[in-house]
Amino acid sequence: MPTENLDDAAKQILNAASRRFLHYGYGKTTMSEIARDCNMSTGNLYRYFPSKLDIAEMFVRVLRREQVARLRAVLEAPDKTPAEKLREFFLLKFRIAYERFHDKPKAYELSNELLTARPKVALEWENAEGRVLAEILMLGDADGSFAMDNAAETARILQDAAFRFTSAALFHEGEFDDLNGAGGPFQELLHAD
Amino acid sequence: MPTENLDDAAKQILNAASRRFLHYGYGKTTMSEIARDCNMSTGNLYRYFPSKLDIAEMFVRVLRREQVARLRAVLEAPDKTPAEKLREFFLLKFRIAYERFHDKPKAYELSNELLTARPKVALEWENAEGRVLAEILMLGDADGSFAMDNAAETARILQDAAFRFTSAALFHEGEFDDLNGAGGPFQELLHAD
DNA sequence: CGATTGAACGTTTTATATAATGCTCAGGAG
DNA sequence: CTCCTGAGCATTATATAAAACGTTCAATCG
Repeated sequence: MPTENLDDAAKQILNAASRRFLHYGYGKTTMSEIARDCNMSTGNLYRYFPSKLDIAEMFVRVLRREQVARLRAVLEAPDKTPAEKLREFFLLKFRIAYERFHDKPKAYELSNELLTARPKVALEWENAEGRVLAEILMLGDADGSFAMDNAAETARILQDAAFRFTSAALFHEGEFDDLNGAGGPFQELLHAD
Repeated sequence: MPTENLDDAAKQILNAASRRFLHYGYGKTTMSEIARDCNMSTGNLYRYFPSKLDIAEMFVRVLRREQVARLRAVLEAPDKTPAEKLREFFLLKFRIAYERFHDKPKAYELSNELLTARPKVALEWENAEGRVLAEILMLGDADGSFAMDNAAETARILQDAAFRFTSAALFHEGEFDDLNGAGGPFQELLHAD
């Protein structure tokens, strides 16, 4: 976990900040509010985090870590064929993107703000996700249901091809139910391989 | 052409507006400036266009019409195999997206503003582009170099898969030269079919 | 003396006042 | 009567003032 090396005080700060970030958003959360929640001074926050943005980064890292764990659970599920795992991987990926939008709008706003200030974090997330996907592909390569030259490269291509369905524009017109059900754009990717 | 049914005065307005949109952007262009350029009053503009946004829409329609024409030229080029045409279609599509960003930043800003206010225009453009792509695919289906069930549907899938490479995020980190040359992300799509 | 504070600093955000803009329409021009 | 104008309206954008914010660090506490 990204939090496991953290001081108790740092965890407390992260917790207080997370609650406020989720409820009020990044911009509407102030350092003095976080400090008050933790019964400490604003100055003391800076002994544990270099800046407010670094608190937000840790918050996003935790969220993303949970998301990668959910994706990895698909990879490690027993009694499923690689093809089924691949299908479920993408369906879950889309669902996670949708949840970010729909259920945690403040977290989504925060992610966006952070990822323009810290693009490296987005790349790390994408690579972590890509590693899980590549492992699913290798499972299929091993049992003959898939065939490819380079699992990592193929994973990257699939991520690129799925990009549209995880980006903001989609969720405004058609909602997730359309995507999940028959006839939605997801079916293109899920049924055409 | 979208302009062929237009009054001469409407064309003059569109011309004056276009020049200002390209140079100063949509927001910094005023109706009275456009009117002054055309030696008419602001009120008279409204006899030819219902609103400023409709002038912008016409401006974007003209731009996009030109872009579809460039793509169609690839389709209609003699002495090229369907596979070559497909490759060039996407390369041109990416180049057009890049040009919008890099060479005409004001036009890009205008497109974005318009397409949030008038999403239908974006869909029309995408469909027009998709029709050209489907025709290329049908060429390949006819001569046996491609095989697919439904050209229109396949075109749509390819458009979706290429979405990432026409979206804004890409152009900030790596520039077009990387994409065009060896090793860039475009190669994934262009070499893997 | 190390850990913590909170006032102070420069910057950013917000609130407010002022100017400019998109659009309309009563009236003038031809 | 038709075509066009430009002052006027409601709205939006800009400029300015005031408040709040993130961050620092000399002073304080234990």
